[in-house]
Amino acid sequence: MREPTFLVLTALTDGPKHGYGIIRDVAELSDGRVKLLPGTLYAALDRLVAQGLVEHVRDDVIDGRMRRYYSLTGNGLRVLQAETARLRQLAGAAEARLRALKPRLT
Amino acid sequence: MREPTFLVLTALTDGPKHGYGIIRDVAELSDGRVKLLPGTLYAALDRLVAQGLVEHVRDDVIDGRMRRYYSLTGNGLRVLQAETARLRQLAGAAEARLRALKPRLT
DNA sequence: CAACATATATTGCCGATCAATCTATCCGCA
DNA sequence: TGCGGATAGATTGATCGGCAATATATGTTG
Repeated sequence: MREPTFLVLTALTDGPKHGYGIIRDVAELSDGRVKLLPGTLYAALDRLVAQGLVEHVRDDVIDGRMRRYYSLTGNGLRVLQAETARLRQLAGAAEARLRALKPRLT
Repeated sequence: MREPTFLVLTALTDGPKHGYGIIRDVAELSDGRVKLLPGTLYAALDRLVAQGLVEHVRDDVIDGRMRRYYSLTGNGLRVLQAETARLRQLAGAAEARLRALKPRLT
């Protein structure tokens, strides 16, 4: 799973959000590094819904603007936990190698 | 940067390796999760060389089999460190969200 | 009234990976 | 002796996900 998709799932852990809300939350979660583009977000949401990791819960109209809300499914949460563990393992393996390298420079 | 490419760079931190050696090391680094396919590896190596993150250091012939060695460049090391920090941040952000979620279940 | 933020949506392109296949050598086992 | 498996490198075509660009529409701010 790629970074934008991972961040979409992460953004949905603390409750349902609509598209633009996800864009804002993802920017915050990534310290401003990842600014989701509409093409990326909506394609990712469609894909995640098709995979059963996210579901479309309701539509609201706030001040004349449409808001389409999405929520993480139980399976989506499990997949996110597995992906997080994968990232942790990956970062850990690289850090171990880098730590083993640096002491040689002293 | 994607996972296979990241693992190729990580595999090269402890010294030059040839293609098949990288494949073995990446499998080990990822606890058997990532089995690099030839198409992925050689495309990644060509790309990394073109980007100056990896260099082709020498060719050996061992027992009649060709071995093409690649090494991490100084810039490659810096990029790997930055990518590792990114992964760490990403995993950390997701873990914080998941930790905030779980206590609600108690 | 212009610019900007909010909000969703579509289209075409491209980069990276995957799947499959190929060639070739060496080693162990039956 | 021959067969499979491990070693070693390479190519091709397909697919998937993200990016760039653009479009529509409303609300807010200067």
